[in-house]
Amino acid sequence: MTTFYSEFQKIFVSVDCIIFGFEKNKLKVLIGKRKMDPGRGEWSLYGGFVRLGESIDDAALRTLFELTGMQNVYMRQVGAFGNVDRDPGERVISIAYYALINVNDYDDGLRQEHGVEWVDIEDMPPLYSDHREMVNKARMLMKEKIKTEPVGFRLLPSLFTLTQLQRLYEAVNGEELDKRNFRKRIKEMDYIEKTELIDKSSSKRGAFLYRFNRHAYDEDPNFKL
Amino acid sequence: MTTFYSEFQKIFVSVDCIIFGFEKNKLKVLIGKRKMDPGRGEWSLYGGFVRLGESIDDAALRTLFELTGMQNVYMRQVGAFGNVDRDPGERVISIAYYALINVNDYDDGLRQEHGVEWVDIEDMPPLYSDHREMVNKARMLMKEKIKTEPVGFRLLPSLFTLTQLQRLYEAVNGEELDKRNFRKRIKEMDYIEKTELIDKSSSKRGAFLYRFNRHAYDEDPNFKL
DNA sequence: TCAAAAGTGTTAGATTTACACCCATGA
DNA sequence: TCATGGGTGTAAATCTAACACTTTTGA
Repeated sequence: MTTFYSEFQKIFVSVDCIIFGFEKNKLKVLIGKRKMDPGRGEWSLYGGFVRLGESIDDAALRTLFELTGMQNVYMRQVGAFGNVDRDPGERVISIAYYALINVNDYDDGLRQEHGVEWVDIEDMPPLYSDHREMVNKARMLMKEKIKTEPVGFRLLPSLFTLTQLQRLYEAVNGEELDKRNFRKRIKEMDYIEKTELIDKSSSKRGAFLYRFNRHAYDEDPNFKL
Repeated sequence: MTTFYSEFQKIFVSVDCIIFGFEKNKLKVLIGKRKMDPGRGEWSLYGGFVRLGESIDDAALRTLFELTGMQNVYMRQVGAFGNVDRDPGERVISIAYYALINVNDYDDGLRQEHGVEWVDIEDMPPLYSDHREMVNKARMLMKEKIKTEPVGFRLLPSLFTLTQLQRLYEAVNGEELDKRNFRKRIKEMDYIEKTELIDKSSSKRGAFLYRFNRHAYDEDPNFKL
C-alpha cells in the first residue's frame, strides 16, 4: 500500500452506541457492564472498533447488529469524542451513534446473553469514561430531531394508542403535555392513521390504535425541502 | 506502552476546518488548493492530522492557529466523516470543525502565504473528497446555532451597524428579513448595546454603531438553562 | 356503582408577519 | 435637489397555551 501520510501516527477509532428504547412510559438506554480491560465491570455503552474496510456508519450498524441481531435500524451520528485520556488504556477516538429500537423487537434471550440492560435515562448509574456525555448529547439531538421528523415511531410497536404516543413525547421532552393540544396536533398529521383496532390492555373502555404511514409522510408537502 | 487493543487496527484521524467569514454582505468560507497528494491542486478545506498527545478539539484549534495565527476562536465540531474511500490515498477518518472569524482579524499576508481564499458559500467550486458535504453540514449547524445563541458577532467587527447585522443574518439564513421586524427583535436583546458612535462609511446620513456585550448576555435570564 | 383511562372545543394571550413613509446628508 | 441608506409603529393573522366535562366498561 502506498503510504502518503507516513510521518503521522494512526489511532484506534471505535464506535459507541446509545440505544434508545421506550418501555413503561420511560425512555430507556441499553447499557452493560464492561467485559474488557481497562474499566472492566463499569457500566458502559456497547461499542466496537472501526475496521479498515468499513465506513464508520457501517461500523456502527455492525456493532448494533452484533448486540441485537437487528438490521435496518434508525441510527444517527452523535459526534466524535477524542480527549487524550478518555480511554485509560490507549489513545482511542470514539464516534458515538444513537439508535432507536422498539424494545419488543429485541430478543430478550439475546439481550441477556450480552449482559445488557434497559435503564431509565433519568436514573442511570455512573458510566465508564465519557459515555455519560455521549448519552447526554445523543438525547439532546434526538429530542431536536423528534420535533421535526416523526422518528418516535421507531420506539413504538407498529400499532400504538395516542396515549402511548403522548407518553413517548413526554418521556423524550422531559415534560408533560396537554392531552387535548397533543391530540389536536396529531390529528393534523395525515401520516398518523387511525385504525379500526382497539387496544384494551390499558383501559376498560379501550383505545383506538394508530399507525404511522411512511408513504403518507414522504408525500406530506409540509416536510419537503 | 500496554497494548490493550492489539488485535485491532489503527487508522489515520484528521481534522478539517470550515472557516466562516463575512464580507461584502456574503457568507464566505476559506479554502485553498490542496498542496499534497493525493488530490493535489483540488480546492479543499484546510486540515491536519490529529496527534497522539492532543485531543481532537485541540487538533482543530492548532490547525486553525497554524493557518491564521488566531487563538480563542469560536469552534464547534461538525461531525466525523468516515467513508472507506473518502481519501484516495489511505484510510483516513476526518472530524470536521467550523470556526467563526472576523475577516479583518486575519492578516492578509498570512492568508496569501497559505494560498487560501475567501469564497462565497453560494458560489463554491467543487471541493476535494467529501469536503462539500462537510461545508453543508457545518452551515446547517451554524444556522441552527445562530438562532439560539448570539454567535454571529464573531463574524463582525466589534462595532457594527444594524444593517450589517441584518445582512449577516440574511446571508446565514439565505433569505431576506424585514427591516422593522428585525430591529424590533434586536431592541429586545439587552446585550446588543447602542453606542454613540456613527459609521459614515456606508451612507451619507451615517448609522449608529452597536456592540455585543458579553457580560449582559451571560446575565440575560432568557438564556439561562 | 364507581374507578380509570379515552375522548372531545373554545377562548385568551402571545407571537409573527406585513407593510410605507420621513430623515439626514454628501455629491 | 436628489439619490441613498437610516430609522421608525401599527394592525391583522397565526400560533400557542390553558382549561373541564362526558363516555365506556370491567371489577
